Amino acid sequence: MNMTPLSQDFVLHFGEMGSRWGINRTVGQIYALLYVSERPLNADEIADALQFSRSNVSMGLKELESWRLTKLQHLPNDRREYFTAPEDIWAIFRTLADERRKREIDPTLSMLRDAILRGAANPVDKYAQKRMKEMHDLIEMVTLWFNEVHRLEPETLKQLMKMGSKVTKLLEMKDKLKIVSGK
Amino acid sequence: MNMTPLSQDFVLHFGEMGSRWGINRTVGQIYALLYVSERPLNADEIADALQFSRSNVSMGLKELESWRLTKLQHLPNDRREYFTAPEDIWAIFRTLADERRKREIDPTLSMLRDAILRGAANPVDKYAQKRMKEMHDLIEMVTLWFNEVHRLEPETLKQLMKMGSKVTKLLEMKDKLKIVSGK
DNA sequence: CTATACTTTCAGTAATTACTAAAAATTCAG
DNA sequence: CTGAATTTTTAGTAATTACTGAAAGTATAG
Repeated sequence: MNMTPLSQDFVLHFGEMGSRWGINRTVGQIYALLYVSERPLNADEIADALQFSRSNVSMGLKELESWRLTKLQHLPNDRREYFTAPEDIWAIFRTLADERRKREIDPTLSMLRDAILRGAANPVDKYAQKRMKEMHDLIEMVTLWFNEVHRLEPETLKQLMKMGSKVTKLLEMKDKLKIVSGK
Repeated sequence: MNMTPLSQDFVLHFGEMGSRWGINRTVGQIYALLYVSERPLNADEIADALQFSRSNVSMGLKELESWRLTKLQHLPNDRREYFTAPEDIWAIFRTLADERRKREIDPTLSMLRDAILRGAANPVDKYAQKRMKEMHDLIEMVTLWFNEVHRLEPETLKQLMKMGSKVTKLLEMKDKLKIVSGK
């Protein structure tokens, strides 16, 4: 199967960017290919389109699966496994954010928690703990907040984002209201 | 210089996590060391504490500088350069988010924009463009929104996050208000 | 069951990235 | 200016990660 130049460019770009995102070129390209493909593709088609070895594709798909970024399905009268990227772009975004949180944030959060609870005899450790606490609190706050936003329906989220700076204004307003009513 | 076990663990953790964050072990460890150190450190001290070669430290610091995550200063009667991590954790968070946006998001956004504007003769390209548009719009929306939040003062942001789910409720309220007033 | 179509694992190799020591460049005190 | 102190670059090596082909494993049609 040969890709159109348009898809080609998209796929290659994702391959390049992959390295900046902590995934490898293969995985990036496979995902990109699935993303722009209307119909599901099987592993051989992917290997053919991207010119990777069949085993490399297998590993790439496994990696994508671990990120929950692919959907597996079967076509009638065909034993092969077919793959697609989930339709809903918001769902994809959530999945990605969720998975990254699990892998890149949670372990650090738990390490920080432990470190903060340890005894600190000397001033050096006291300062280090102070810094770790700052980091912990920031990460926790951002994470908690993200989780909440995350739980919203795509539509609500979309609306929220479209509001843009109005959110800020609304919050300022809210503060004032609070002050007034609290008087 | 020998680190305390507490700092040691923190530094090693950052080294490990570095790979998940797309930076290497060295860079992660250097940053962690600077982050928990109250006084500025020079390159030799870093090399000594982390047991890296002097040149490796030099490269690591250069990398961190490109992320704008270090501050350089000089001490009186000392020609050597001394490094620290910025104090304000919120500022650090912003810098990081900003830099990541520049490196990981903006290039993709611009590629997508170009791809969408190209001619699409066949249905395959039509579909691909539809998908790219979806991705583009989502990324742009999230980015724009993030930029706005980003511009807020740390204190405001902190408050906002602390509000947590109240934000959602507030927004729901706002929607209702709008509907009522729009009637 | 068995043969075949298909997928995954694995061990070796290629490619990339990280790291070091030495050389070059820069900075600044005298 | 000169030269010692310091930093950066570079070229080679080590370590890691990506990739392949072959072998093993799995599932299903007949």
